[in-house]
Amino acid sequence: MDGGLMARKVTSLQVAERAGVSQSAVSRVFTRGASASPATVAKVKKAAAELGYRPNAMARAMITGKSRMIGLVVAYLENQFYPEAVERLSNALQERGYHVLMFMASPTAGDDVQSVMEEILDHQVEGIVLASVSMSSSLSTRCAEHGIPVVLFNREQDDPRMSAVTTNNYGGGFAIGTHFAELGHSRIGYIAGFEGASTQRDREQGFRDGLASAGLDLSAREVGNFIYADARAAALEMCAGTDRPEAIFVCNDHMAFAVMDALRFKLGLRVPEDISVAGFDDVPIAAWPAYDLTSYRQPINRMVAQTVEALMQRIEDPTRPAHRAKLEGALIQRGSTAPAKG
Amino acid sequence: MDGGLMARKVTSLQVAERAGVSQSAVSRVFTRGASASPATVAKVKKAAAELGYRPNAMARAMITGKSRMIGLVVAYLENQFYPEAVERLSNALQERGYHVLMFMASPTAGDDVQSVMEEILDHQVEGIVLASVSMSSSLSTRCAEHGIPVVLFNREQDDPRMSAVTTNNYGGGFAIGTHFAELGHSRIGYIAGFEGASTQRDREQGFRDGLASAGLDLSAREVGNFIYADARAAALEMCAGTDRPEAIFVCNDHMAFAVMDALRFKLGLRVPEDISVAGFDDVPIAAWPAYDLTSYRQPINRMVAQTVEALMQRIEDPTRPAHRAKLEGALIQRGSTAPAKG
DNA sequence: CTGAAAGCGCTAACAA
DNA sequence: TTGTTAGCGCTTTCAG
Repeated sequence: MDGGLMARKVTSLQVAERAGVSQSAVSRVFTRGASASPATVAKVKKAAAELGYRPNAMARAMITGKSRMIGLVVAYLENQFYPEAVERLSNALQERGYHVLMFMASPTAGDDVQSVMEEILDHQVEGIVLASVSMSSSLSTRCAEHGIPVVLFNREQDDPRMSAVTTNNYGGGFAIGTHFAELGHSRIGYIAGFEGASTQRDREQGFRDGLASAGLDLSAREVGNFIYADARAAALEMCAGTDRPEAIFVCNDHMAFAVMDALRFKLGLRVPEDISVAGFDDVPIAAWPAYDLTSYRQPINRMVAQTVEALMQRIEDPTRPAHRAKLEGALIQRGSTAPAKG
Repeated sequence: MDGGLMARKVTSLQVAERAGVSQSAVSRVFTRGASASPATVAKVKKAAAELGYRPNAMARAMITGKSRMIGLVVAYLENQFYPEAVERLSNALQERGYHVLMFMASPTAGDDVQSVMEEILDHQVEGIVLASVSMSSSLSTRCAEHGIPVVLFNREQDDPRMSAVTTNNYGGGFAIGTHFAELGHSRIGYIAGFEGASTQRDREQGFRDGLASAGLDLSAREVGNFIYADARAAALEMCAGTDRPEAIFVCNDHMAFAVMDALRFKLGLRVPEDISVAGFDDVPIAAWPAYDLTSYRQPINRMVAQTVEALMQRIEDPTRPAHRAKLEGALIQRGSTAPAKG
């Protein structure tokens, strides 16, 4: 029984007429927490099923002021970390009855984020997640005024009103630094991400401090901008000469793959025999035997859970202070790093 | 000047009062194609800027019946082909003034798609894109009744009312088949995707027919379900024994990487010297030197363009017939396939 | 428990 | 060109 009455748009009024009740009775039957007698519920549900009625989420949102939509701005989808995050975030939100309005942003163009955010706000989202994207402080002010909670995912900002969920990037960089020191390497290279990103800055500072704690220093540094091709060029620049490093920390896995590819297939070097490489994120590909990449794992499940939690709390109570979570990750040692040759 | 008047929700009425005009005058200024005198426009824009007013997209949508939202259901985000498609689709839609309401679906659970689609419809989207997901015919009937255009992306269905954009999967499989034949291989293996997927069926049939056209036949077949771990197991099952194939066609690149990893690092085989491997999709990773995978390229830009086109046409004119595009791809020969040893 | 009535913020006739 | 008016489909008082 599909009752295909070919009604273009079935409204609660039509259901009411068919069920012989008032329109508001229909509304009550479909509103959680409203009361109706079993008899009415039965009549209404029957009529609704016959007509194929479903409440119009937009009309409901207008009244209640709750759209049940969360805006998600994302960039760098070619880095496997983000599709994974988007998938889990979307699922977690769906479980809570929220839906995701998604926007792509180019990470380096701040202007872009501005306009995209305005459009999101126009759609009356109840909250916004910015993944791998920063925002101007004037924009964060506007969101605060609108009372719309914003959570930065895998990025930080100085503005303390801004909620942010990150891994301890400094700690992760530090761990890689001491790992290299323990392996006995002394000529060390670093390939940076996009310089404007807090993750890049924190990981580099942690790495430098980790090296320093063992009396070591960086001897080479290039910039890869979180882009495969840039990272490849950076690796060649760093390692094509005679005084190449013994170990390189690459600011994320996505670039580390480019570096390993360049070292192995362009320069004919072996990893880890000739040179050690470590990344950051621990995306699934890092575990594939072709790379078997040592990396610092971001606790993506906990990051997503914290993000959702931060959102829900501030939606319920907008006066709550910003939620700033800095989670611990874990060094995953694999075959791309090895002790210095005796 | 940010005019932070801390108004939680600025409405057109407030703008009207401040500008000394009627509420509908404000509406006209913000409605494309409505007329207002330069003087009114100036007054209204000024007041709006001071108040930080932006039209409520939902209220507008209720009146006009156009939400400017497209629902996107997607699965298999770990296969790089889909994040790439999502990114381009989202961008193309944004350019046309549409926004994307995104949902994750588990590809094997048809039930799941059903409920997710209902939720999407509740939000009054103007169209739906199903990427790597099929739907029951009863569901497609419902969408037809609602007058909501649905486009299948990278998947086909028998129902002719359903728009679908695909690559010529049969042709792609055929091309791989003849490629193997030309290389002189005779013991041939195939690793299938999820058996319920039209892409899997079409690629396999094309491949078999391609082989047949050269007098060849399949000598081994396993199922990888589009999942890395399953594909790995399939490869081991197929190649661990003594009578392994000389060449394997894997139904998509994502699984082909698993197969190459298993052959090289578990079985100690060389690709292509000991065994040739080809995939399908030509995702960016296929071009990375670690894999250098021969593949059949899907014309993703044209697929996205066709999808958007199909959507826009049927939104404008719902009576238009379904749009079924089957695009030609291209065989990309790389280093993972080589001639049979003399 | 139920129906009538009042809007949510906006656009689209319709007069003026 | 403008203001007035009538809703879009729904939830939510408020009487009954």
